[in-house]
Amino acid sequence: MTSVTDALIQIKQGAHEVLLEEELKIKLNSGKPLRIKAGFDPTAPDLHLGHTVLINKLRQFQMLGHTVFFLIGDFTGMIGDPTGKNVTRTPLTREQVLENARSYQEQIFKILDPQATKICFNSEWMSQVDAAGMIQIAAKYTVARMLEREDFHNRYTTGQPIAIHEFLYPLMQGYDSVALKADVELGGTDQKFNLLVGRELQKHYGQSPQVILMMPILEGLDGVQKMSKSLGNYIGINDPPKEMFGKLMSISDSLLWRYIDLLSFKTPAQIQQWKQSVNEGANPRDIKVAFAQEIVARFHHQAAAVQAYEQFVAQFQHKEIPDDLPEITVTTPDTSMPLIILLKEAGLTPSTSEAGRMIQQGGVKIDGEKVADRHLFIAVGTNHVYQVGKRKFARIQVKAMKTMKTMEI
RNA sequence: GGAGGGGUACCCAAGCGGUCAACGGGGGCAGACUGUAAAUCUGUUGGCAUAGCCUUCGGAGGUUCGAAUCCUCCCCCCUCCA
Repeated sequence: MTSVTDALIQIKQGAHEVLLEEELKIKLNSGKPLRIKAGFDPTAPDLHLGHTVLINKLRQFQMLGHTVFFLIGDFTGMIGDPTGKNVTRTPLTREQVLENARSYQEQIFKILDPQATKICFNSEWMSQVDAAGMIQIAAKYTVARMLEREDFHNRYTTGQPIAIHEFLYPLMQGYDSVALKADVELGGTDQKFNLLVGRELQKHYGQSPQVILMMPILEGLDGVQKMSKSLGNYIGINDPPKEMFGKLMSISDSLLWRYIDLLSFKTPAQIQQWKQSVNEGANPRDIKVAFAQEIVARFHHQAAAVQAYEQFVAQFQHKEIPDDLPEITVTTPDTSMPLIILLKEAGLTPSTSEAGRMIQQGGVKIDGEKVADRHLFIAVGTNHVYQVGKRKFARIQVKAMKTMKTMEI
């Protein structure tokens, strides 16, 4: 049995802020398993490393004997956490919600213990609240306090629109804590306001307010904006090993340390030693390799991590053509076809215009030979390896299309 | 309800009758250099079987040989007043 002091140290490890630590200590001292809440968007989940910062922390609570309430915000999803995109989302159907929940489970149980995880949906209680109930909840908070929220404040002061219903989001999220009788709620640092509303509402409903624990927000591959699927700067936990490894290898040195601090399971001492070695002249790339392998092994397996590394060395350091390239067949009614069409048909470029640009810029190779002629034609019956940019490859075969004419003959 | 300001490509932002597929910056992509790092330099950044053509400037009409630019109606946002 871990002592309360040890548990506290573990919980605080990597956390950005705990409010209030004293209350957490009291809750831990009670000896009862705590109800740990974390909310997630109901849209089709494609969990990425950014989410795992939080999920890893949930896992830690489980290992300390507490119960995780994995809340899917299918009701609040109609609003969407306010960001200025003033739209009311159409509610997902029951089937969609269940389907997404299944997908969540499949992904989170790579980290969480199913036995200590309760998956719930806030439509369960929110759909019971009628207009009168909503008025009652809304009466417990003021506009002035709402405008303290950074996002609202910024928009209000810079003349951007704020729709009334956006105010309801923090209230509903707070009410979720009431419904779940949450002892602790986890969220990113950007969730601070919403998390605090939960405390206020719980007090109004005669509950002991939840402790809030904020985890840092992981930046995406660009190193600036937070990791998100819509920004395309993410590493998905379902990414294939090779892709996961490659993305990790492409991050900048400064971002590498951030990723290591937030994602590695190495001990603080080991991480410190890595930093030390780089200061003494080690190539950060080698640390990156070790770290990338740790992550790939976590979501796949050790052998995949090793293989991903080997393929990486072959493809990018020895500039070899990868051996797992997709085989594609394209057809043409003529005896040959323009390269730009071929590249588009094969999906190596999104459009013929883009294909033309790539050729012009020396980004297209056939069997390793750079193409200079934008108007190059490829003959029927040929089979070559085409490359666009550094990482798009395909073996493409050109075949004749059976036309009506040839059929007649 | 009244008065004024505004809506341009991924974002910011010029343009205010033809030379505008639309200046400039950011971001993205590609090339060089590298460690698929950073920094730097160069090119590029609507589509099309591509020396040409087609569709873009909130939406719909109209004026004109010609409209992102002028007119009409509509939609949306902001500010002030009520």
